[in-house]
Amino acid sequence: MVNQDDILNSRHIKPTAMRELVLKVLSEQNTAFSLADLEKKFEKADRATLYRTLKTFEENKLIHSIDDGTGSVKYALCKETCQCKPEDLHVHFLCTKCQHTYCLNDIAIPTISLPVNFKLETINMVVKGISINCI
Amino acid sequence: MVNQDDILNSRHIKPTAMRELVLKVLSEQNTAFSLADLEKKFEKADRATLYRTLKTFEENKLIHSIDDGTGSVKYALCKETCQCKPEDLHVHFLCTKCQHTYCLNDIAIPTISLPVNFKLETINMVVKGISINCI
DNA sequence: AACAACTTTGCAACTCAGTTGCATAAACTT
DNA sequence: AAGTTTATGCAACTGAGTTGCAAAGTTGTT
Ligand SMILES: [Mn+2]
Ligand SMILES: [Mn+2]
Ligand SMILES: [Zn+2]
Ligand SMILES: [Zn+2]
Repeated sequence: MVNQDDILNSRHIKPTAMRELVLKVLSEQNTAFSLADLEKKFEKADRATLYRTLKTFEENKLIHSIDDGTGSVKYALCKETCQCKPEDLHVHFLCTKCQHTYCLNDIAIPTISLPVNFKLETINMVVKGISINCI
Repeated sequence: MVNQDDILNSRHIKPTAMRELVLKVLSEQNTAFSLADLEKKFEKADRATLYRTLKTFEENKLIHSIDDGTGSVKYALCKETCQCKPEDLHVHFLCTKCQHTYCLNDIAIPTISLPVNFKLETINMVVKGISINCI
């Protein structure tokens, strides 16, 4: 079992106390986490620091961001091998009851054929509905 | 050729001057339009009025909103027969160069098979890339 | 150890999209 | 015309995200 510092180092992120704590919290979640969620979890920590921690993590592909349309961006840990390339993209699921967002890591985004005048770069696919926990 | 008032009436929206103007502008676009775009188009009109006009249009399914991840919601006219039901959903394309968003009305959102613990309601699918006009 | 150079953190202030309360104006109803 | 409902205009506010800047912490060098 890998420790937090090794994970941070492997992504070339200097392991500070703050970053270790944030990574720990993120790795305990099974749904994506927003900046506001983090703030609640760390009453004492500063919003800007948490914000920059998330940015650093994202830049170094330790986490990926998810725009689920709720108005607050959420973040989830990337798989160890993830490079946030098109082939790493997956579908996300937003529960409209509890607003939690799940990574459906095993569900690749289906390929679609675009009109010739559009050149595809990336796709964001968010499925909305109800999670069984919320029925 | 149908006139603006008939369109508004058919969606049970009282045709006011403001609404006629907004509908006219929206129907002239071939890409989706944001509130900010509308404001620029109508220097004189009030933001809140334009905002509420869009809300009214959306509630009555004259337009649909598109969350393309740019941070500002965009709107586009619905097809005459549209009821904004799942079968009316289509893929949207965001040009990452010019930030314009296109309705790909003919491209239905592919069905995906979810894990059993998730019940699908709706899907948002935004393809990002470059439109040929912007190369 | 002392120093400089660089990085991270904390605080405050700000932007920008979206939204609301409330008073006035306009449009219907009787 | 008088009363009722609906739409508009203005101002003020919210909440997410972002930035400038100074203080604190790290790292490397003498
Ligand atoms: Mn994910
Ligand atoms: Mn559309
Ligand atoms: Zn739920
Ligand atoms: Zn373009």
